[in-house]
Amino acid sequence: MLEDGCRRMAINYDNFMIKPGEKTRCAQCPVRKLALFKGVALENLEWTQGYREHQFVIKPKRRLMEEGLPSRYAFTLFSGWAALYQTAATGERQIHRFALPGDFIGFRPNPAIPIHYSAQSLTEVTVCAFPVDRLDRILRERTDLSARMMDMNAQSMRLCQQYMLGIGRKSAKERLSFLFLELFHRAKSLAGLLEGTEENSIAFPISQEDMADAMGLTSVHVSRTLKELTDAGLLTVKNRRLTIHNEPDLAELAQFDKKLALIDHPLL
Amino acid sequence: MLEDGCRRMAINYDNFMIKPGEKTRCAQCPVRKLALFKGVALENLEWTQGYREHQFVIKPKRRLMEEGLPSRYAFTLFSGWAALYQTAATGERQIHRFALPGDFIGFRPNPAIPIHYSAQSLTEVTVCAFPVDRLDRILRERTDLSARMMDMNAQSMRLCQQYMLGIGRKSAKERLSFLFLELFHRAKSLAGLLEGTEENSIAFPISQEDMADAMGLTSVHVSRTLKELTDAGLLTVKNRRLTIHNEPDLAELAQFDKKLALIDHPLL
DNA sequence: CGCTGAGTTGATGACAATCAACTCGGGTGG
DNA sequence: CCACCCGAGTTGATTGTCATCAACTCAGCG
Repeated sequence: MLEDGCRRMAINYDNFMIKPGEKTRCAQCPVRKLALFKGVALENLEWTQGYREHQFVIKPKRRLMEEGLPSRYAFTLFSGWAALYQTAATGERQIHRFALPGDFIGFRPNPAIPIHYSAQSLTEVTVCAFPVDRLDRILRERTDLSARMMDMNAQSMRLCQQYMLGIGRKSAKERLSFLFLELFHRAKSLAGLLEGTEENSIAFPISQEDMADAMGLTSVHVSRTLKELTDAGLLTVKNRRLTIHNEPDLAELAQFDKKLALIDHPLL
Repeated sequence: MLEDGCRRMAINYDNFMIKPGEKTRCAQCPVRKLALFKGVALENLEWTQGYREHQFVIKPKRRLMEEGLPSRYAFTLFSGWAALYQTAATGERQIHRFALPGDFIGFRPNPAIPIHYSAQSLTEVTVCAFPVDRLDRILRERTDLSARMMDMNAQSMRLCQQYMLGIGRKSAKERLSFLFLELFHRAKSLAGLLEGTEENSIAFPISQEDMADAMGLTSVHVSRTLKELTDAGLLTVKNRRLTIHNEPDLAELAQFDKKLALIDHPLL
């Protein structure tokens, strides 16, 4: 299942670029209120900061982690877009999730078990790296963090299941509409954290091939379907920018419920 | 998205049948070591037992919970098989997961948010019901339980993603092979807890329509594909029983890795 | 004995995959 | 500065996998 001709080298994090200049301070971090440390009291943030080991800056289209290989770190995405995916025997990708700032990448309760998916940067990306072999202990000590982690898990579980429903049971048009709305609203909910976000359009660094890999289609078919959606006046994707022209119709087509999509569980 | 002609009545748990005779005792429960309370020390089991509110016995093809509706309980499946699924606008189902004894059904960190999937019994089923509005507090108090819950989440996340890879990127034959091997090994790992488990065959109460709904196919196509797999001498499904005849070839076809499938994270 | 639900089989058709040629725009290097 | 290249996307022609529709079998059951 794992031998596929390509050399499978462990990711060497030493090659990653350390963020130049001073590390950002957790206490002032705009991402924090979305991320794992949401709800961590200010007086505890020095502690958080000590636990964070590095901030890396990663160029577009680089792998952050690779399925089947051990990985020393889990990451909070600080800026940029990434894709999490798995590879079939034929080499085809299935993208599980697009990660946006605040998302946690590579968490697993047992660090000894290799991770089963890969992660790739789509844009230039900055991540905060946490050594995974200490995560479990920290989650045991800090019930607020483990509750927060469970919230985030529940979120991505719901999203994963919604992707499944789409891939298994919906047409190409419905799937793509859903994808666009999902990413549109997630991006908009990040407000100032993603540059280029406007009233009805967002920066959108996703290629048609990525869309295809996320929705179980081919890039050729995405191209055609996208044309249909565009011709219907629902949206445009141009110059790495997604614009929604007719959200109500798009939402109906996609069977997308904004209210459910944007739940971010409050800390309990 | 929710109005679909069928009347959406909240599940009335008062109609459920209380397990006749004495409730099983958690301390002696054979399921416990697989379930949420795995690793809970014996001296704490009285406490566990007090938290469990009911044991219900449910006939085949009844709903345990329904998407979009509030639900007072989360369940540990004590015996039998169940299916967790979501419904598209057209009424088509996508099954996310088949639940086996020990599986936890209906957990969500925030009980106020309605659950987004439905659950249906496939066989007669016995469940232990835990009031969901107390779960969050308990998970905060007991870090061993929240760690265990995260393990179980990670498991079902992995499985969900593997289903996604199959539905999005694999042929009908590959998908079904995967499904059979996955269920076969999960059932076998439950050893004595599922009756009718033998060396290379298990009781298999899943209809072809269920298989179709899990793998993004139609029941007609499942029938044909199943015939191909049978004719190839790989397996047989007959009289609600699955028999694996040629596991190596089946595993290669399915791209199924037994080692990865059976990881149950040890308590950390 | 007929009813019912699950499964089978055949005929047909649709949606998406595949193969291939081509455009377009943005680098890069001569 | 221009030629060239490259990756991304577009478009057309064709194929194929799976869906759909429909008729039928078969076992279980009241």
